[in-house]
Amino acid sequence: MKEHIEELLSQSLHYLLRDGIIPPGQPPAIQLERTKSSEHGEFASNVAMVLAKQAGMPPRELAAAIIDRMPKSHQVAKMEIAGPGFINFFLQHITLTSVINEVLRKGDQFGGPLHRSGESITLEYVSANPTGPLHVGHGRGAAYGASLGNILHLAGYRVQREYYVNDNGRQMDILALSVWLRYLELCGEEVGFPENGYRGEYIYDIAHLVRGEYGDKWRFGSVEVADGLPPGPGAGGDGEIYIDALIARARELLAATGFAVFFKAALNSILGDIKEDLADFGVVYDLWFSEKALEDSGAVQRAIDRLRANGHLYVKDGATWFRASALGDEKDRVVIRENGRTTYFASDVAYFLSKLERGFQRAIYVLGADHHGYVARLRAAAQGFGEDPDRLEILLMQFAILYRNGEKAQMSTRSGQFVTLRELREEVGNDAARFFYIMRSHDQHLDFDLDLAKSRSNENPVYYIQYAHARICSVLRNLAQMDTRHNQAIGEAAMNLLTEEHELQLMRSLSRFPECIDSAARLRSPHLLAHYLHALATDLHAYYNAHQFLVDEENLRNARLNLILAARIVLGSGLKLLGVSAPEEM
RNA sequence: GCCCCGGUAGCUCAGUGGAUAGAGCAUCCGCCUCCUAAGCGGAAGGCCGCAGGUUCGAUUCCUGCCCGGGGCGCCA
Repeated sequence: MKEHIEELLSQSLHYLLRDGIIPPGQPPAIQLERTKSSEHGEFASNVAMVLAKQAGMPPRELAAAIIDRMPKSHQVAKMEIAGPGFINFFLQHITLTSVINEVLRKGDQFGGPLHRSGESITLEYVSANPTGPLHVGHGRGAAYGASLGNILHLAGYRVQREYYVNDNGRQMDILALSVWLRYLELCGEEVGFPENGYRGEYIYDIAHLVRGEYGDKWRFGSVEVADGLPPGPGAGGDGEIYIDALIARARELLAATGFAVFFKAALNSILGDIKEDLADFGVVYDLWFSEKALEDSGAVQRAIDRLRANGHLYVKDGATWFRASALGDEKDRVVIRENGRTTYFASDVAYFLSKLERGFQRAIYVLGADHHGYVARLRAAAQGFGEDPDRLEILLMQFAILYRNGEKAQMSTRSGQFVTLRELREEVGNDAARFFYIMRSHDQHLDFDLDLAKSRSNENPVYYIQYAHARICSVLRNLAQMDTRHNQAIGEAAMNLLTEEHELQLMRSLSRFPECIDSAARLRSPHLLAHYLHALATDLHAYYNAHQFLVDEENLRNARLNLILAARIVLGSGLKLLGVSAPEEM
């Protein structure tokens, strides 16, 4: 509908140009927007005001000239010049009602592509290190990424959802070490546990599993383990050096095979837990991308070679550096350490390259706000590869703060005492969690009110929307109790009977859905959909209260049923996009 | 020191160049013999942080300042 009017405007401007009323040059992009109030019609354009200066005539006069040259359309009822020079478009009633048939015909495909872009996108979200269970911070990225993926898909993009599994590197070594130390503890050895190890309870669980399978096979005496180690932080030493020495000791005593046992037990257990957690949360992926596999495939080396070939690398102090500072980053970055190992950054860069090589036009990253340092260095890497850095898009999620009884329910990862995503889901339910997480713009701090999310009352926006859906289902159940059935064809033929203001309002809202999807996709803003659904539910509730749907008159009844059925479809598919259930009764 | 995000109703937030700045909660007043009152209708509530600039027009864009929140200082 919107495109149709844009086309009319564009035609008219073309004629104005031909008639010499506006000077040649490039015409401005046509701005057509929804009106805020129906007294201004459905759509309004500001072109007359924008072009008034160039045309050398007052905006209202130019508006008249534009309307004068507008091709006739059977969809537009009338046009008006209003205010300082707006052109308001009023639609024919039949144009308004046509959205109902369209929704009924398309079902959950309604809302689909406004513009056929077909851009292929790889969307990465969560990608938490498999060193522990997901916490509530990851939950926001999960809900956001999953919803955005759904919306992009409906909006006509080709989307692949990816999780980058950091199954390589020092943090994983520390994890494996932590499991082994807990295992020794279970065997009865008294070994100290480093402060910077992973201290969560789940480490014991994994240690139990290993012991169940191998018994005391990997047991070593505490003296043997601690012999000759540098001083720990308790003895005035450096914690990092100490834990690295412990890892080296573990590798030495366990040998590659033994170390791998603990490493794999930890990885499988934790990654399995993460996958299950996300799946239960309705968060899905097309690809779990292993960093280890990336390195084993030689992709990291290839990425480094490419940067070298493009002249962006140099060697200093035995390490190989990427000259990121020349490409907009604040400083240069190490890609190969002095010890010959490649850095996390090198892997990240290789992973980005892999996304491009796999044919994606754009790579979207959903990261926590604490990763904002990544933006400049990854963009630098993109340029280092000779690629357009705009193909890389990093969306930073601001933090979510939980509130309980009006006070911060704070979490601290350090102590191992944190609120996990699973705990949150169990407390407030998946529906409320998904909705509350995406209710706010991603670049906005989120105050997550646990009490509100849990409340089964009108204060809870999730129930408000779900209730609208359930009410429609309830009407249909009542209809089933009656002698009559819904007849869609009769309803379609009687669309002219839907003249109540509440009905017009509901139709207007339904026809906005594709525009909402389009904006939410382009602006990467699922929260727009949440707000839209709330507004749609408001229209439905108001209509419900003002009018009876199951009236005796057959034509009107079926027309109204068509309308609320269309509303049910949009409410249902909108909720589904957000990962929220659409119950039939509440 | 540098970087990111924000400042809009009492509270939590929408609103990325337009007309009278919106919603939820909280407050006040009404509405169930009627398809679910988890609902609806109404009232009240605002120097859109401050100061400049761009524009026919600025809450929106630019600059500076003030006030919050977070991050970084060769570790990802």
